[in-house]
Amino acid sequence: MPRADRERQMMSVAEQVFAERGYVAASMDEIAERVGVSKPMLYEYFGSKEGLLVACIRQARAELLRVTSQAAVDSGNPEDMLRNGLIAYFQFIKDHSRSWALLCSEAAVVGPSAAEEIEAVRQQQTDLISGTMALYVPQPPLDLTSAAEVIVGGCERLALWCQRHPETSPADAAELVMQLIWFGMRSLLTEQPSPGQG
Amino acid sequence: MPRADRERQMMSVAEQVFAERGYVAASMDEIAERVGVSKPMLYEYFGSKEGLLVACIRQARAELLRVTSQAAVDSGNPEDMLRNGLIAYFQFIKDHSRSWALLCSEAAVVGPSAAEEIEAVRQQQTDLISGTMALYVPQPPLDLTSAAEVIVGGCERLALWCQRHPETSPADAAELVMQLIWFGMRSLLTEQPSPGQG
DNA sequence: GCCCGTAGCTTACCATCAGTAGGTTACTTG
DNA sequence: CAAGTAACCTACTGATGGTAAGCTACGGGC
Repeated sequence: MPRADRERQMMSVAEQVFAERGYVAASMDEIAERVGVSKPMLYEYFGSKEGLLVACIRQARAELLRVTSQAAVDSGNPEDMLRNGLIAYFQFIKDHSRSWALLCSEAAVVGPSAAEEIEAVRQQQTDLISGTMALYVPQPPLDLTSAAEVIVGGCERLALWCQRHPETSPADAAELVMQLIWFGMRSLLTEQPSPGQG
Repeated sequence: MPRADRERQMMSVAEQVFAERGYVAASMDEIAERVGVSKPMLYEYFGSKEGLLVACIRQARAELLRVTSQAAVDSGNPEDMLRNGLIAYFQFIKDHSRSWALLCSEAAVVGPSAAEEIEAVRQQQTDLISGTMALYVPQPPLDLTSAAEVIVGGCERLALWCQRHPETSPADAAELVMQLIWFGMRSLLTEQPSPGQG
């Protein structure tokens, strides 16, 4: 089997085993066995266990960027950009739920390069959000980078929460985030679910 | 040395080693050596490597609950409760920065019980926030539990961001979160940094 | 036909580290 | 002093990440 095909197959199996057992409990021997190949092949192609994880994350990252930025580009105003981007994000995680949670929450433990890779996922989303917002807020009264950081972190948690509450759709999750960070919590207290005076 | 003292000493050293090396790279042999004791003692008192990590997290969790709930109790209205609670939270993480980031981001990888423990930290903060808000919003138009989840996740990320930007004080971080989730991003677009008409 | 380089792959091994069995020291209690 | 127990140790096992060395098959040049 040619290298490229074998690599794809290995990453597919690895993603599955990592999701099933968790990174620490997953063994390279088991991954190799399920692929139907010997362990040194994994090391030949990915260097290390961490390298294999990094490859899995990187693939997911490219896909995530693709769907979210496409959703933003297809929208006309900043509010819709944020909303549609959020929907695409929650949809992506729903589609990859079996592996995303593990990949996301476990990468930090592994080592520098995997931690960097998962940070890159967040950085990618942070840049996308703050970059888009910057187009519409020339002189922001607060740092859009750190604001985007809060949004990304909040969405990450909410996505995990949604997995425990499957009745919540990606659109529901996106609306909740919009309500919170777009309109603000103050509107709840002033009994104005949909305030009209800013 | 009596057991209770030795346990405290072990947890202190473990927190340090986990923070330095990361959970996976930290070895029980090294922790034992730094404590000046043999490895079986660690297992006698904590059962497993994961058990040792869980003990560290649990201790930090109790302390976090103490400082944040105290800050909320000392405040008069929901806005100040949220703000002062946030300040206490960011201050706590700043004080424990060397270990908090690692403890927090690595627990999930370890296994069920450590993951549960770190989830309990978030649950604790989520309950504190949603419980407090519920007192002031009898019939919320959105689920306060999931809203609190977003806030907790956002703060977690922002806390890590603040570690890379030490010029940001706990009060600054708290204000940023307040601006975002209390007043909403829409106010940025309408050029009203400090809106007064709700 | 034959040599040779290389890609894909294997067996058999090493080192490290979580976890354990069993024993020793020393202090307390009767 | 005997007995029990808490604190502690040495020395081991098993699993697993990672590696060394070599095997097989294929393709191109002579």
